[in-house]
Amino acid sequence: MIRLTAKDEDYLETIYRISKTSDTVGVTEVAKARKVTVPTARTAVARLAKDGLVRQQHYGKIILNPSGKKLGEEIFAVHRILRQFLTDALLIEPQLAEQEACRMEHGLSKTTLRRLRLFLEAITNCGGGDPKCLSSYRKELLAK
Amino acid sequence: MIRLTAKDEDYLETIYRISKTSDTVGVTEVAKARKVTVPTARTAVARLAKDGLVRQQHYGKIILNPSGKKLGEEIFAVHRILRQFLTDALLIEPQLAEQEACRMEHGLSKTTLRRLRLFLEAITNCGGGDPKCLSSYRKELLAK
DNA sequence: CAATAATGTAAGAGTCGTCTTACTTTGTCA
DNA sequence: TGACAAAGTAAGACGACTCTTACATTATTG
Repeated sequence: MIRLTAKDEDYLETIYRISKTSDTVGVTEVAKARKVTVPTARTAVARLAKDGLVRQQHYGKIILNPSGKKLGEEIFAVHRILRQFLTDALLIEPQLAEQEACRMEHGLSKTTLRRLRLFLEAITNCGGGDPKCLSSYRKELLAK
Repeated sequence: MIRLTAKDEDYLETIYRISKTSDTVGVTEVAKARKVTVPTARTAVARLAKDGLVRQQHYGKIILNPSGKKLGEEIFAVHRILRQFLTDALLIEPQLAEQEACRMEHGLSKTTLRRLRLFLEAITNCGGGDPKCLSSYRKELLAK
């Protein structure tokens, strides 16, 4: 089981996100997205490559290996859950929610994430004026 | 304005917490609490001392300066809010909530923390079966 | 197709945060 | 009160992560 640092998770997530909207991922793009210098992004990519998550030919583009893609996807999913909690439950502005999610997303347990997901579902259903609100969350939780 | 790293925030919080139940704080206690070696804790204390947050005489105990106490208190308060959210809203077991709070507590904005606080109040009031639930949170939010 | 722009790489330095090993000081108690 | 235990310190190492400066390769375009 690969154990990444928080920073490397950030880089992998960034690469994953870029790769979804662009068919090539360059070091420069990563650097810009993470607001670091190009050499810094490069060393990060080198670390990820050492772990087999990405590969890159000399002067070539960054390519996600299957394991890297999978992990990037997972990290991004966590990010989305947190962001959704911030926007939908706390009513935080999208832009701030995006930042804050970055800060909270590392190293959370599967348990907490699963419960956060359930909680969000409960909240969302509640939006239509349904008064059962959180009690439904509690029931679901007890059912697992 | 002092800008601590996440780790140093952890150390300061630890020192603050120990100081609340014990009238002297030693490097060894800090090391044990943070699960690091004694020299590691020592270098962390040295960093905090450099920032004027704590002081320590040679071979002496660690003492929180006023600024350190204030900041430690603030950091701990954030920790408590997150822990409460995890236990009271998500119904996470206390022990896990304690850990997870540690991971989420760094670098959150005042806005997010304030809203989380309000949200918790709304949830708590909702516990008695009051159907207004989250709508009260939304109202309060708009009123600020 | 050659000059230039864009992109990527190398080398070297510095801080943070951790460790190990070894040493010093302080406190205790026989 | 002196030996030993407990606590603290020093020195040196290492990886992560960042920077700057300088160099190499690739793409573009005039």
